Amino acid sequence: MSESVSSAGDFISEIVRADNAAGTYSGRVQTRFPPEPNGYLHIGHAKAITVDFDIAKNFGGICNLRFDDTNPETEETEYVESIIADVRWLGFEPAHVLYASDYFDQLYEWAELLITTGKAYVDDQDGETISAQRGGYGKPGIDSPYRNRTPDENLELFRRMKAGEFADGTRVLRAKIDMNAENMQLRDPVLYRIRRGHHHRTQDRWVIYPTYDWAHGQSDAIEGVTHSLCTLEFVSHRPLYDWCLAQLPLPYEQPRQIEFARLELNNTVTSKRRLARLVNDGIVDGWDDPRMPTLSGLRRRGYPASAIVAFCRDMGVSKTNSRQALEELESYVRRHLNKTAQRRMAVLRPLRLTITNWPAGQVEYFEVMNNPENPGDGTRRVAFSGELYIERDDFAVSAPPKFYRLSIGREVRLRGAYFVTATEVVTDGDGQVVEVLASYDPQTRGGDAPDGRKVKSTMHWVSRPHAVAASVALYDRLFVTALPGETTGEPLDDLNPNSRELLSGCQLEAALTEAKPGEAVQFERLGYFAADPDQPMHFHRTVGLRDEWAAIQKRKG
RNA sequence: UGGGGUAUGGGGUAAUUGGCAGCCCGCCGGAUUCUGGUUCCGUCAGUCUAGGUUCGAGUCCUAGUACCCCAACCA
Repeated sequence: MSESVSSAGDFISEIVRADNAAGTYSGRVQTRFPPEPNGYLHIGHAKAITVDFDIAKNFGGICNLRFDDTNPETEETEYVESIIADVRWLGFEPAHVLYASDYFDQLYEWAELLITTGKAYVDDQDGETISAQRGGYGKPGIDSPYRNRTPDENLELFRRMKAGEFADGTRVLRAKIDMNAENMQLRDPVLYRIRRGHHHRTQDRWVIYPTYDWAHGQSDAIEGVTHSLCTLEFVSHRPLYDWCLAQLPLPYEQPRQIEFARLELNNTVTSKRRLARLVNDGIVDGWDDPRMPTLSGLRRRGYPASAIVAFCRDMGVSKTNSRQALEELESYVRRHLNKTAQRRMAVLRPLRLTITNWPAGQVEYFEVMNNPENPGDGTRRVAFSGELYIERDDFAVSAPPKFYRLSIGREVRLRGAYFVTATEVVTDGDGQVVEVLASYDPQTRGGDAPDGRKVKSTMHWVSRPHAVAASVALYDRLFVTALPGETTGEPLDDLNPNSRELLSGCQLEAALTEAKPGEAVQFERLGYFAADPDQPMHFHRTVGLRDEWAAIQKRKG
């Protein structure tokens, strides 16, 4: 189910509209989503993907998926595959799947052209020296001693670089722009470096690789991108983006780079470097661990793609650095799941409830709705007996104020079944309640009293002889927030590696065995849970339900 | 330290380009409810600061302030 695309009142749409009106690009609109395949996509990427694809779609254009795979050291085929799968899972179909590495020949040729026209030179200095010569903010840089080599000399050196005659890191190709530029990006940026890593696509064919700045804009130009959308940190690269393209004979009109703010969530790590560390250090089970803010983690946790995309769309596009509350995302997830998730009953922390006036051994079956929000989902049969489990939290010997659930002497409804009244408790040696004894009113079969009397609470339950055992993982509402021992100088929350609570005593309605992996069901009154793809009868909590009672308790402190 | 970007309720985002500051989330209150869910209704609350132009300023001008980005052979 795909929502209507964004209202297109954002500033990017304005620019595109203006371009169309002015006849730029002949009214053509083409965008691209350009990830580096060095990790899995996370929730932050969903925003970029949505913006890239929506802008193209809104203007009748196309959007490609292009891998910016110009750094052999960090990139892997596994990441390429996961990224393609994740983009599709979100519901977007790239017009083409492309690779910057397919343009290596063209990029090289253009680099030679740049050398020929005297706009680039080979520098023999190491990285530290080059960096030091770049100067500082407010301080001019100094020219490299190799800056004025002749084009012929540069060309020969560059060809020898390509031929593998020099060791890694010993020489680079630099653009010859302006060592005094106020914009540091323009102080003769590096265009090519020698790097003997094994590339996931070009194998060992190349020993020199273009940098982002020499690859990105050119790839856009080669593909015919019109509007190159990227995040704010590239603002200072735009003059360089434009400079590079201005030196070259382009097959299409020069693309325009437009920057917008990335999506960030409170208390959520979205740095690939740190996510990779969580995986590599074994702190999580993998990139798709349900605690991860990766798209595959969210999918496994039962987040519907449509909710994520709707969230990104409603978030809007702006240039304001912002951090959205996680609750907002969860709210979208609940909204979508409420309409689609089938209801089941489950008891997370079981407490025995025994009906003392129930005919011994009798079993009754009730037809209950699968989803009151969608009657089309039909009904299911649920077994009821005199031996039940209820939620531990749903019982208090004597009810505190505002507690509407079961307590001694109080009558409540067991959902879809009968009214019951708690009469006494059985305790263990420590005085802990281990069982509640209750009586039921046979007149209330089906859940309504003929005399019209009301109860304040309807509770979920499972029949002990019919229940199926399962385990569930509950999570803090937070994803992983930081790495243990992280010392980046920034203030970070402590990582809570135990940010999930495993419950293995969970009892489920038998029908739950049919739950499909990754598809969330609602455990009534508890939240949405998704079945684990690998472990049978193991569930992950997607999000909880709004819980008034928990809020009341919290308010009391 | 130089350059660039951005400032609208508690969070996010609009405002026909100078014309009633709207929407979503949250909070609070109420109604409905066989989920303390959902749904419905209502309340609270905002234009970074100080001046200026104007009948009228979130929008224009001046001067400040705060936050973010840039000195990788990462992207």
